Amino acid sequence: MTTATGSNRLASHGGPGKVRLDRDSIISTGLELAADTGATTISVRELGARLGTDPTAIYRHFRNKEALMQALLDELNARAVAAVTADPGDWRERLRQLARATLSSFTSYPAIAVEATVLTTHGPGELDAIELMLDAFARAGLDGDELVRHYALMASHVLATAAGIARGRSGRPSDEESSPWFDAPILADPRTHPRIAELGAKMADLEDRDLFMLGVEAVIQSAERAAAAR
Amino acid sequence: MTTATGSNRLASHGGPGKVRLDRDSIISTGLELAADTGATTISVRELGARLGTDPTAIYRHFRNKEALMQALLDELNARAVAAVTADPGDWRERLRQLARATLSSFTSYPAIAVEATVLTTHGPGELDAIELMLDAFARAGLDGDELVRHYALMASHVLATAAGIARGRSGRPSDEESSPWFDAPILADPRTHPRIAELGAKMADLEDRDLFMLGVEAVIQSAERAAAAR
DNA sequence: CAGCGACGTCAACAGTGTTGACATCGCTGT
DNA sequence: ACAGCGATGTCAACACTGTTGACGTCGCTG
Repeated sequence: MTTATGSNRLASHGGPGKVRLDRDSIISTGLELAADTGATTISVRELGARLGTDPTAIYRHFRNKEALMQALLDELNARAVAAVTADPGDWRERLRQLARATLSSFTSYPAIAVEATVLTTHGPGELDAIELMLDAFARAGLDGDELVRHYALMASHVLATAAGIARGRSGRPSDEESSPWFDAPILADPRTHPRIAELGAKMADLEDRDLFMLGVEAVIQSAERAAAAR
Repeated sequence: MTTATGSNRLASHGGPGKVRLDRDSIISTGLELAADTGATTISVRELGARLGTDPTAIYRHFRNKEALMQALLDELNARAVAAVTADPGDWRERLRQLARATLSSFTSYPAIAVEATVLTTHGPGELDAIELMLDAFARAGLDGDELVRHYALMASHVLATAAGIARGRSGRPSDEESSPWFDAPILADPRTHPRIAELGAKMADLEDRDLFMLGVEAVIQSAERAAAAR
């Protein structure tokens, strides 16, 4: 929930006055910082400066930086779930929307996305995202182990790949829709690496976003086939 | 501790004297350090201590730490490729072997695996791995864009997922064959999250290694179907 | 109004990667 | 063989990082 930081008295920036913090204002300012800098990491000191307080004040509200990053990541999860608008019956489109929204969030907030390699945020946003995916595969006609496996495959791919894309793009402007999968054209000696020599040009044309969605489609199709085979 | 002034140029084995470094000895000691500590990061100072030299001596052989980690990661790639023994015609088994070897390397050297989110090491090991995968999908009957897409999907999944698994397991002993996908049993209110409440137990049974290989099989099957559809 | 807990502030610690000055080693050309 | 010179190890230092403990102040509660 991004309830605009309304709980701070002393709205006018009148010199080094003490500012009252709470978890929500730290989270929203943290998101802001991650989006503006576009860097792959944010520091506690940077965040403190932007909050207008001593950096260590953050430790009154979060046990350590890891807990803070988990809260930020969970907020991103919650927003991605909220961006899913398709009818619950259209399970394919719901999964696509969730994936797209996650990738969009992650590329907008690279410093938070890189934390996603640790899967569990133990927050409500993650819980909602899991529920959405489980429900989608259940409506696809799966259940039991097959259902859980497909969910895990989808979650793993979306989080890990989106995090990788976000990190790779950390430097560039975020308005780009997609980026090349390889940062540089790849070329090799045709003698030792004939396939690369032949296909290197095509590989340079690959766009990370297309590849990401291709993986999503692969899991969806796998679910369709598993459901049909019963 | 070597004293500042000279006279300690003992050539005897490994004693605390000036040691002559080269890229290969740094790499092999770096691998050793990453495997022994089992931590998610290794520091330049730690590596220097284990080499018996001043930590900054490493910078005479690598531009910065990123270049060093790239070299270490490329060595892991090379070893994974070397572990593939199946007949070139059996493209499915070759891909499985490469995936298994990569996961094994990554879990043995967590500190190096976490660097794999940046795909390109620009080294010979990576080149060999790419060539192997391209060749496998070509033998599956694919070519052109379809071939490149399947290669990219496989590479993306193997690297990103294996890196995630390695990070998640960083603390525990490395002799375990597999670990649970979730670090803690997941439970939720059946009112708001009925699917999770129903399937949470099954999710706890998921093993990361099985999930990893499941993704590999999904890409293989996708390639089979694409090849058959022509 | 007293008390007491929550909270912001400050200084400090133990780390990290990296750089520049310095000295020494070992190979080169003459 | 010797002067030279580049490659390389050493050391001190810088700019960062996350985190902790002591201190004082604010604001709510009894």
